[in-house]
Amino acid sequence: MQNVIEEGLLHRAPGRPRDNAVRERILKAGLDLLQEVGFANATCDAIAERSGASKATIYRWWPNKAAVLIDAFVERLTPELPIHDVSTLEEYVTFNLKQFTRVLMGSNGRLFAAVIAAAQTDQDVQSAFLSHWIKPRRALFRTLLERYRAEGLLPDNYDFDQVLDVMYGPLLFLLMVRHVELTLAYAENLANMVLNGLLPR
Amino acid sequence: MQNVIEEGLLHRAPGRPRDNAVRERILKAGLDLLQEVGFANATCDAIAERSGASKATIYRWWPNKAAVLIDAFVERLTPELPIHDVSTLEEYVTFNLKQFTRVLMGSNGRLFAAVIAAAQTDQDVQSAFLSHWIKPRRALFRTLLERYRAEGLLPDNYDFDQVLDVMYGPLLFLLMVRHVELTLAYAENLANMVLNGLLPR
Amino acid sequence: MQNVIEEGLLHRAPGRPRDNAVRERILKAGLDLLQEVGFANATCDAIAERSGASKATIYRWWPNKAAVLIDAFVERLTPELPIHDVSTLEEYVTFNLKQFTRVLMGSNGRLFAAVIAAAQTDQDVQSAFLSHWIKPRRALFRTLLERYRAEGLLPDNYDFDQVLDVMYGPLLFLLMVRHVELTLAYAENLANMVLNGLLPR
Amino acid sequence: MQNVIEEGLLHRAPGRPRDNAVRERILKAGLDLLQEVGFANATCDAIAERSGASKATIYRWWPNKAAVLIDAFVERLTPELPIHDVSTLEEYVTFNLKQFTRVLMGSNGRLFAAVIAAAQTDQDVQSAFLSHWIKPRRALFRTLLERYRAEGLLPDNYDFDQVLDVMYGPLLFLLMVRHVELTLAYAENLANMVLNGLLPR
DNA sequence: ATCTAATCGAGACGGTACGTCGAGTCTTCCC
DNA sequence: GGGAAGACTCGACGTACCGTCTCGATTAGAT
Repeated sequence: MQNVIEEGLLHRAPGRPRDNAVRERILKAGLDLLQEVGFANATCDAIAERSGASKATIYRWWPNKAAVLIDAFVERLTPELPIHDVSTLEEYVTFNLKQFTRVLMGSNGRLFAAVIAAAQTDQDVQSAFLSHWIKPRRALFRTLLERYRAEGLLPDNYDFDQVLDVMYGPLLFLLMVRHVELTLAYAENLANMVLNGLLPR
Repeated sequence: MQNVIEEGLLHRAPGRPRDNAVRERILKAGLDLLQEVGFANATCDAIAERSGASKATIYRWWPNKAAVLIDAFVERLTPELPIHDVSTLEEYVTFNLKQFTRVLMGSNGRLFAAVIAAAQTDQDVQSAFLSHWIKPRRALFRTLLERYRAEGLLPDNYDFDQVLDVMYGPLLFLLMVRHVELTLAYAENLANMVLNGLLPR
Repeated sequence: MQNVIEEGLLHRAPGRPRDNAVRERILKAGLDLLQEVGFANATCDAIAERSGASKATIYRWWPNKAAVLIDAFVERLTPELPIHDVSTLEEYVTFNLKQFTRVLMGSNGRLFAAVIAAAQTDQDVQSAFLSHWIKPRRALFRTLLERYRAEGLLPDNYDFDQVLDVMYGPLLFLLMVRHVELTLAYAENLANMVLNGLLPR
Repeated sequence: MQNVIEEGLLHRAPGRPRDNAVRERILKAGLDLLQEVGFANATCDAIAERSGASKATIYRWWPNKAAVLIDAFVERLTPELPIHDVSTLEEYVTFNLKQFTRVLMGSNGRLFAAVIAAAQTDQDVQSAFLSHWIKPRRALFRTLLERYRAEGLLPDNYDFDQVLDVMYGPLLFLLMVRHVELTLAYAENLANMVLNGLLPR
């Protein structure tokens, strides 16, 4: 039954189908180059050469270099930052900040910093990062936050985006400025501070 | 006698002296272009043309495009962010976040972002930014925060650096990611959220 | 029974037979494009699109773009340049030069020029043009010239190929260089000059 | 006096002057490549690499590959085809056809063919070839032909341009179609045929 | 009053990557 | 097996910006 339905619905496009192995080789090459030589030096020519793909193929599927690298970035980081449902806001904030810190402490931290840095000088990166990372992930987080608010765990007058900025902003700021070391202890203290506020209770 | 003394003291280099007006025209052109077309499109050729200077002159005094803009950054921003003493922590946080936001909202915001971005790939920029901006300003802020803590306005167990990260991190995060507009209202809400925490009181 | 006999006699290849309508659509599309946009811009993709054929079909039957266009060229021009038998050399030269000029003056002139031009940069065109146009036509002309020589109408020491070069060379030269207009009057004067030579009789 | 005048007239342009050695290296590389690999494979990348110039420099001074090669063509062939004055029409025709044939037989033959071919698809090449090569050279030849006609060595009713077409057309036709080898013997026979005509005297 | 040494504007230059385009090949499904 | 659709590799195209260089003109102090 399932087969019949799929047969009818998923009408295969005519012509040679896209070779997914090529897509993956391109993304892998992009990711490797991003870590090895940085965003600016991860050229499309190099990606093409290393992946064994042609530049034409790259540009058929991505509008520019930035899009390729962001795509690779997203594909790499998405599984490393799964969205878990936890029962209370304390748990939620603490868990996510520690999880995110753990990612930023590894080699992916440099990746994150490189992407955000590139976004400052490249409009393509900026919009790709927004539409492929920030926007979709925020949409997912929003439903959780709405539940917390409905349960009275989060003040009514707080803007969701801003809540997330307060959570993740300090971590990314530290990642990029590096005035002190990024540690799990920092993340825990941060969670506490963010939850309770600067004013004494 | 006079000559000899001046010779010894000032040790004037032979040849035509540097024309300071050119330096200022270059910095101004760089800032203007940054504001108008963004970092990537603020090309050295454009800076040269607009300032009436030659590219050779630019590269004689700065190693690259980023250096020009960082130079402009320090010169422009330092006077715009004076440190004011206010009596309560609420006032302090609100005042400083709004003041900083006002700076970031203008063309200097791009400048700030560009410097932090450059720091991700350039160790010199990184340490220069730390030692000429972050560290000295944090040292000044620290004395204020210590007073607030002594007066019981700030919990004892909060790390000073982290307090500042929680304040400025969200703003800089928003500056660089730009998922929503940076406004004074955002800054006020942020101050409120940071002071009271995410948990309901 | 019928089936068996046909099978044996015609030795029909297995599978779907070649669709001759496709061949003609391809040649027509190639010819049209050749005249409209010239040899260089008559791309295979455009031929495929206009003819409704796929590129694979084109490359199954012709080794390359040049072959397609030459094939089209020959098919178009052969009926337009029939070989007529005339009794005297004067008539022969005058008739053929005028007939050829008439062809070159129309849109087929650009076609001819395009093919010869393409032959300069494309070995495939060169040999195709020689084997499909020059060689077979010269073979036919040769028998006529031999008869004229036998009748004493053409000096014995003249090389046949060279006679044809002297006849057609000037026309093609003018076609390609275009320093003056190609006209029937030009052809008539040319015939006279070629027949009588430059020296006064 | 002379100095004063030159001082006033030849006012040097500001900025770094064009490096003529680069221009010559580019033209030489273009010619060499043309000879070695043909027009189609004489790519701009190859010219840049071989000449040691950058592609940007090539495209700063020439609009495209064809222009580079035509420029080289004129500079190369002009000194190789000097115009000599000879006393009789026979001598004149024989000498010039042999001289021209000698040029076409060498590597410059491909050059000539390539330029005429390029002119078929490129209006700029067409007019440049006419104005920089055909027109000025024909003007020079015309005075010679006028003298021959005045001396009764050339029939009165022959058009000068057509006389030259009859002389050079066959050679260029052979050059481009290459149905037989181009030799000095061919040139001599051609001269004889052109002078005496196809009809027996 | 020259001489020397540096600055400056103009712009040519080598280099590197960009993003595009066409040729010719290969892969899938349909008939 | 023939054919349409279209993905793919290869390689050249022409453009843009970077940072360097080479000029002549300029501007001072030194002789």
